[in-house]
Amino acid sequence: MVTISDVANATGLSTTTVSRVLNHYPYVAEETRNAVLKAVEQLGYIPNNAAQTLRRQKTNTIAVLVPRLTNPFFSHLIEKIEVEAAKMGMQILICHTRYSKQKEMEYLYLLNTKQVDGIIMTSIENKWKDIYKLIRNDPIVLCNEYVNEANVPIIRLNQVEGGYIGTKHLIEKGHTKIGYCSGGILSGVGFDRFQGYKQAMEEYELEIKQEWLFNDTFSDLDGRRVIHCIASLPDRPSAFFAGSDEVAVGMISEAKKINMKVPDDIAVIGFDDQFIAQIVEPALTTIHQPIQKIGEFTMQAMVQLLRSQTISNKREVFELPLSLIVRESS
Amino acid sequence: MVTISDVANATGLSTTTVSRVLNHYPYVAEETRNAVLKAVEQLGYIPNNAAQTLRRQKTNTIAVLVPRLTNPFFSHLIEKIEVEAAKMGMQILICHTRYSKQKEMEYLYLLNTKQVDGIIMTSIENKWKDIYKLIRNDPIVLCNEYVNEANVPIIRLNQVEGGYIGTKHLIEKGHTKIGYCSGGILSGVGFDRFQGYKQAMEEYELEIKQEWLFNDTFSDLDGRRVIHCIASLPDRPSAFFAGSDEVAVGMISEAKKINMKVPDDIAVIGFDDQFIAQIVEPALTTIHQPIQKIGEFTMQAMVQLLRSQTISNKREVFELPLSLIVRESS
DNA sequence: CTGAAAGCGCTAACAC
DNA sequence: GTGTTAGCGCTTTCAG
Repeated sequence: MVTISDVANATGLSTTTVSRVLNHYPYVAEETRNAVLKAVEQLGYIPNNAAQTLRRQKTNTIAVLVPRLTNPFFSHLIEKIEVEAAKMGMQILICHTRYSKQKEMEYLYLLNTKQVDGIIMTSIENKWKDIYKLIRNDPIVLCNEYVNEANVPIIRLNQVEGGYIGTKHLIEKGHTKIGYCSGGILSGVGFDRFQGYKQAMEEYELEIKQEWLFNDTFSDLDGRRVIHCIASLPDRPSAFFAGSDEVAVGMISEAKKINMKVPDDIAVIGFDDQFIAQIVEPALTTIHQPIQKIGEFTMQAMVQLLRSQTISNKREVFELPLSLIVRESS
Repeated sequence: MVTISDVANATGLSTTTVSRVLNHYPYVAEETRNAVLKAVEQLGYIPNNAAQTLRRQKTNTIAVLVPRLTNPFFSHLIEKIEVEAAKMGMQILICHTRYSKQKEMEYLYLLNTKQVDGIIMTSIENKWKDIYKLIRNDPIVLCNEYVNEANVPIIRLNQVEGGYIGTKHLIEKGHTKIGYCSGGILSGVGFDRFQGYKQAMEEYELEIKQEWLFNDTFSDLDGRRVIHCIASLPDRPSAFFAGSDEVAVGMISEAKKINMKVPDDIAVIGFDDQFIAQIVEPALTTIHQPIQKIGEFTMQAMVQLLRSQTISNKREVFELPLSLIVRESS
């Protein structure tokens, strides 16, 4: 391995000077600089990252905790965050938690082992109290998912509004019996969306029947299950707000199988505006989330946190708007 | 920051002994061990990764170069590789090349800056000659994409067979005019699939018309474009083999818009067996790729490479079979 | 079974 | 403008 002292020896200079050239220090003689650069080139010298990190006490990489890489929402989000990070000369370390409390905790440890300078959490599995113990005043920003107790920058979407505009749209289409399903009930995102749904229903004084509500729906399979439940109900909802496009698409697909017409027998609306929303038939009405913007804001917040060495006991919330995409399923 | 010497001081032992306990050295007195562990716990000591890496000259992380996170094939592949790596106590660093030659080169540098112990490439943008210059005899394994000159372990799918069985299926359905499209022509994967297509066509002595062939098709938009081209042809193909499910789905969606019936007017077959293949209507006949197996084999090959410190100038090819999933679009 | 000492490769005071 | 020196936190001979 070629080290900085090899370069120093080759040029007859000190390692300090070599280091200065490499780090673009202002006051180095043009001649010296060229000599160093030439030697670096010739010897094929490349700085050792571990040594730099140990010395500088910073890694220039930030961890992004993400529950599921195969979920399009997250893969698009990560893609954007990565692009933004690259612009700032930073690397991202993708930490795949697979919705596991333990994995999440393990990854939060990266901050302690000085493997990353900061952490972006796109989902939260553990109690904030426990998370906070690990991260203390370290740079952390919450993106998408959030908790109210967290005193850190939070970039989130107005999920209440999302639930509200989707439901209101169905109501305006003439529906009065509207079902709803979401992923985990513990998720702040899921909770907020439900609040939006409730808000719209109450505003129009519509009844929310317990049997029209479903939980723990994540995949198309869950959507299929929900459709069967609905079909067997004496008093069926005429419209349904699904917690994600995958679930909605599963519902549509299964509805057709059992001869329920969409949107005539049951109108369906999803959440996310994924690729499949345009492909399924009828095309899915859904709530669009400005993923690019979230990614951008998140990295901005992180960079700011990293710059200001002060304690980050500051709660800052950036809330971005959602929009309704009307297609054929409603 | 709590360091190893803090623990040493607290226990009245040397840093050496503390290090031994932490690294599960055999000969440490039970009493000593407990004392260390207790101090570690009390002080909240956590080893500094950069220091360990610098000293040990290994990182325990391997880089996975991937062109596009949002492509389901790759996100599923990465997910599996990550799981396998975790089993071996290794981390993976996801390197998003975005199909950029330059980005790829930058990431290959990670090996030189000792930020990773090995590299898995799932796509190849640069000439192998140039890549080889950077990586020399370092641990590298090719996964999915490959080049013939590479003297490294290669885990790949039998793409020739994939092209062949898909085409043969269409022929057996009675089609004689069969079109074909693929992504980049430079890709070994794309090239092989085309060979399989050609092989089947030749075997049945069917004509391959140049106007039925398309290139650089990646997204559903490309599929839509292709359908319009086909529709305007005096001599139309009656079946089409698309290079990916996305493209196939775009074709189906657009075909319906211009009143071409699938599969009657045009049969379509895709490649990948993604989620959308089951959702689109008619459901898409496609080639299934055993992604889990590829991920597993790839990590196995990498671990073996890492273990055997010898030079890896050995070309080893593992080829996995593909299978045809017949649905309604053919 | 334990400790002293060296050093992994780099950067940053501090001096000149 | 450049060099000397110390040290980031850890592991590993080597000696006892």
